[in-house]
Amino acid sequence: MGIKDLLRFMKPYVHPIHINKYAHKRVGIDAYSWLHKGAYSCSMELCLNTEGDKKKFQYINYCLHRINMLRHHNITPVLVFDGCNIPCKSQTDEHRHSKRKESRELAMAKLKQGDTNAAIEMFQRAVSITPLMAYQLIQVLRSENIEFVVAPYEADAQLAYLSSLDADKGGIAAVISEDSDLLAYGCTSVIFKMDRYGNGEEIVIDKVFDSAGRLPSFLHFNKELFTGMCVLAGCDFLPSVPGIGIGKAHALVSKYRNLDRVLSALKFEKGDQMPKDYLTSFKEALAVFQHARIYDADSKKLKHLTPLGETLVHYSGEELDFLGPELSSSQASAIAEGLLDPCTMKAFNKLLVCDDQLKKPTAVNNAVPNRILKKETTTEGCFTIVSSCKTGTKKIAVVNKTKPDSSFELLSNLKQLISPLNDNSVNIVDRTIPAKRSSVVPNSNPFKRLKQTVVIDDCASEYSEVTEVEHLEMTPDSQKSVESKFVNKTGVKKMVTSGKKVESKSESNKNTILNFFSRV
DNA sequence: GCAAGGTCTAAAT
DNA sequence: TAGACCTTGC
Repeated sequence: MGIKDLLRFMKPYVHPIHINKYAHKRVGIDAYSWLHKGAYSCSMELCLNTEGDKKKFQYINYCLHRINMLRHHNITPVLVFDGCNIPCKSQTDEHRHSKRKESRELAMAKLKQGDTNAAIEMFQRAVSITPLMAYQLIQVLRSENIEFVVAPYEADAQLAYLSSLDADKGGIAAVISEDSDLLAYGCTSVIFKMDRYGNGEEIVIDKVFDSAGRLPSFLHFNKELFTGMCVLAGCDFLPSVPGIGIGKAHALVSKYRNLDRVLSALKFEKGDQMPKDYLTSFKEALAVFQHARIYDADSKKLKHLTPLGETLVHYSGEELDFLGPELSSSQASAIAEGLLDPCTMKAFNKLLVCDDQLKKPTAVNNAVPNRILKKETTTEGCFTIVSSCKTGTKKIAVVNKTKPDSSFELLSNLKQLISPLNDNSVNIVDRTIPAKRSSVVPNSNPFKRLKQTVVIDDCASEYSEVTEVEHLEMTPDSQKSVESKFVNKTGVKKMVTSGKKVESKSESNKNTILNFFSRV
């Protein structure tokens, strides 16, 4: 929802731009806003969660398309994902959750009646973005070497923090989002409504404060007063006092130029209409926008968006929980790196390396006795999980092409992740391969044809007849193409797609991305 | 003039 | 779902 009517109110300060304005710069992206848009086209498949339905991964294609468009314009995208919900937003979250539940029930009823169109419309309202969906995108980002961070709490706060840093310290020059909250958090440049070609509308907050003679005037505003105005107008953390909208909020802040004086005047004017705990709630909401807990990649710890002021600095740890409860350094890094689900605090791989798929052999299992459960490739290396349906054992191979040290890091991460499965049936093998076998390192231009070949032979061949060769290609259609050839010991090549042998050596980009996941 | 509430529409393919 | 736009009422 963001700040009520803020974008409409700020219309005179909104300028159409093209994203190439940020060429050679780093730009942050509110990943959930893209996931939401991408989920629109596959909302029914996501809600029904049909086993083996490739269409439910369509949202990943949407995000990749946009990422590749940015890279085409020489922009470095940094995707920022939402983490756990913060306590003071729970009312908004509950409201959204119940609305979605309602829509989902309606959609199911329409589906039963055979009214598919009405059902799809309802599913579009019912779809919610889950941490698992975010994780599935994160896997693709890793394989594409695209920067991302999962915020401990609100992605908006994390984006505002990155906005405040210099580029050489991981900072970003602008944020792409649909949420006006970004302005309240103090982001300097926010691009709204960016389309698939890179056209969007931008607000640069410094220009807002500097521009004389334009209405509404923000000449005597600073970041704190602006954020105060946003909270007064009504935000996700606190509804406005009856009769106060963005216009009145702006007028009050312009007149008093001090938030304490604004609140006193408001109390005098509204009397009993003002909720009893409004002053406390206002200060908490303001504090969230100013000092929310964010992840600092440099120290690998949680930090406040801006240092706590005189009042808050004396609060105890628990009293500051409304800014997002404190997390240990290891928890914060594991969340930020996309290894832990920020809501459940459980490792994501439990959801992916799922034994259910082994117990019920699929067409893939029938066609290829030893199914590759999970495969992740980066420019530096990859790992593969190979499972034997015959013996029920699993083997993980870590293959490294450029930095031998990082395979050990990857191995230790994997060991940590699969600890619940870490019994005799799981084998982890380091397969660092010589540099001469490494492939061409992809560059950031998605329109240039790239070729990266990784050979994972010994691990897979011990387990079955198959050896996998993977080619990763970027095409003008801005999608990553994953082509898997299974080569048996006699050298006969077969293409395997979702358990069916196909003759074609290449697939459409859409299918190949989905194929990547159908094998997970 | 402004807040508040209602309706309409785009979001993706 | 959320923003844009319109109408109504204070």
